[in-house]
Amino acid sequence: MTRASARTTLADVARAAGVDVSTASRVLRGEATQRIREDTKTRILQSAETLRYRPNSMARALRTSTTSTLGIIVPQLDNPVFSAAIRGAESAASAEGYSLLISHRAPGQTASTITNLSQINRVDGLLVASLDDDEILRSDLKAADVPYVVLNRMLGGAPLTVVLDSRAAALRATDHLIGLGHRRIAHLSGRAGGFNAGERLSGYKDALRAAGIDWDDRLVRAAGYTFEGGRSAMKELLPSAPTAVMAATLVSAAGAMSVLHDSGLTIPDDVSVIGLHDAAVAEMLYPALSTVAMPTEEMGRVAADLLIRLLRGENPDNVAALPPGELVLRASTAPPTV
Amino acid sequence: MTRASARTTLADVARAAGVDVSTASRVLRGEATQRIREDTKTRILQSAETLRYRPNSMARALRTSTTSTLGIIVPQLDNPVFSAAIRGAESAASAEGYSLLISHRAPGQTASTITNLSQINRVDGLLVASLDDDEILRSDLKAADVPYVVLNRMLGGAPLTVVLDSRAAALRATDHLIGLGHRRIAHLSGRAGGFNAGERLSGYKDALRAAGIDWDDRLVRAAGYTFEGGRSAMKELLPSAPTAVMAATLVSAAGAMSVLHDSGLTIPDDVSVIGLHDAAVAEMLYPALSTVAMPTEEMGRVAADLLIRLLRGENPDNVAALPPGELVLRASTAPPTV
DNA sequence: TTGAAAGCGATACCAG
DNA sequence: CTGGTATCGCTTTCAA
Repeated sequence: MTRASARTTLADVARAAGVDVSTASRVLRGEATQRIREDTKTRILQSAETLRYRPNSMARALRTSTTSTLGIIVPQLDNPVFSAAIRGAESAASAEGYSLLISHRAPGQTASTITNLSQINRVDGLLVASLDDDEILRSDLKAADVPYVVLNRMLGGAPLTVVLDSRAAALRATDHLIGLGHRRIAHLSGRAGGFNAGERLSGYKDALRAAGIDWDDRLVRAAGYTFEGGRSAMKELLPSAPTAVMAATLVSAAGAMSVLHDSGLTIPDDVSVIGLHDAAVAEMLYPALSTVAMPTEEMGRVAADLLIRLLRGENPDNVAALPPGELVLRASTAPPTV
Repeated sequence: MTRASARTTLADVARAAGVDVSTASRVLRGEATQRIREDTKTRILQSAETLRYRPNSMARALRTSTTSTLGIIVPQLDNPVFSAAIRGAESAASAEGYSLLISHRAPGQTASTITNLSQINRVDGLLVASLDDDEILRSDLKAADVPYVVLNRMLGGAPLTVVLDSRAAALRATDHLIGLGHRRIAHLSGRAGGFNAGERLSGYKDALRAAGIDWDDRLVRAAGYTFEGGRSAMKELLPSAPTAVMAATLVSAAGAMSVLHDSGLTIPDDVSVIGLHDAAVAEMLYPALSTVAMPTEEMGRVAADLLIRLLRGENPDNVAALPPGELVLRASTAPPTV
């Protein structure tokens, strides 16, 4: 009960060209070290062409225990940060002859996903973005025993990591608000305890300190990475009457804006709002959201490059945090109306 | 130069249990047809357990020419429609012991993606969502020679297809507007010539006709699936002074709302807006967008199920278009102010 | 109930 | 420069 249509094999090509499979294998793989007579080479190439030969990747993988594919695991797909990272990783991978397998997994399921990708689908290495706790992620990764690069967060013990400079981004966003004349600037921070959340909070503090603005902890609330989180954080912030809000993410910024609208406040006249990361949704909000762009696609590219060099046996150095992109001014920020 | 740490193989397990590999293979795979003595069975299971044996999927695939993995190709990742479909497909696949490989590709590149997935990564079958032209997609699919199910659009010649009932959804959305008292209802349609665009336009017409409202072609504009498309279509619509807009997608609805805001019109007092598909972004818009929910996750689930049954040699019937979900009322729709 | 052996389709080492 | 041939790890007849 064979379903598969008989595909052309290397043996077919060899037979057609009147050579041994080993010879055919050499030329078809472009073996650099061995020389082969020009005419037999063309003969083989020709037969391969006409027979539409496609190497069986399973056989090759079994023999070489290598698949030329990378896996990327992200916590969610419908998030511009990760989809951009995927784009970047994909382009870097394919430029080096690797293909990329995408997988997404809810928090806590990272372990099984890693196992799946590395054992069932056989990737040579993994790009991992996860929101899980350090401890958990670390042990999951160790158990999988596959080369990997961690994305978008630091992880103690992980040899290779690519992160964005969230601190600099937060500083830049806050600076913009300060430059506009704001002094009561609220901050919607990310997941409490998260790496990026901490960095962004630091950037926010840096900016305040440099401007000589006193720290007021009633102006900072954890909003997580959800619309609802942004909403409830903003509600708590309202009594402190900020004139501007620096949100750690686009989604939490959206939540904040929704609360502001509900309370009859006008953006940016009554309250300015700025978010970190730039993506299509920033333009869809009302008013269009000012942001600090982040090189998320670049992050994916760099991570994939690192991983590939690792797989090639090189010993790549860890890269510095990627600096933020431009300040994208839209309609949501303006000087405070005194 | 072996990099791979020597993994436990079936031979190791067999040796440890004092049996032949063939016997070990039988029990480990739960072979139903052959009987095996209870104690040798447990002995083998035990050794596998302690040696932490994991079958080499490449070897198995090479031998059986089957991978137990499905591939899904979507045109974009950061689109709630497709990420929901992926979620659905993944859950259906894993429930049947299949894993899912995700791939995304820009228009026009579907061919190479199909090739990659089916030849390099060896999926048993493909779930394909594409925005490409019928003709192109058809030939790409034929060339790949792999079982497939088409997602989210009809395709002449494709044996199996799963679509949403866009026509019914558009009807429901338009009906809502009509029920509110609107008579000058504009429609932002999708990609001209696209399957879903046509369906939605029909649904819109159905609703008008049923309500005895005359068709006015100045009230319909193609907006595609982008924010900018929504904007320019809405700009052209403005002179016709609609009191309500039914947008084919969330993004085009957002574009329309942005133009409405720019023109100093109030939503929903001056113009009501409703969109098809419900997703998180609907809530982030201002005012929050009323929508008709669509069973996109279900679409993925159904498609994966169909594909798996196809792979098992069954001859599944094509399913009917999936009916729309609920009308989700938010703040963007209201009776016209006369 | 179990074992022996023949491949699946490629790669790579060793001869010639 | 080219041909043999032994694997890679597993599944699957065919015998015993």
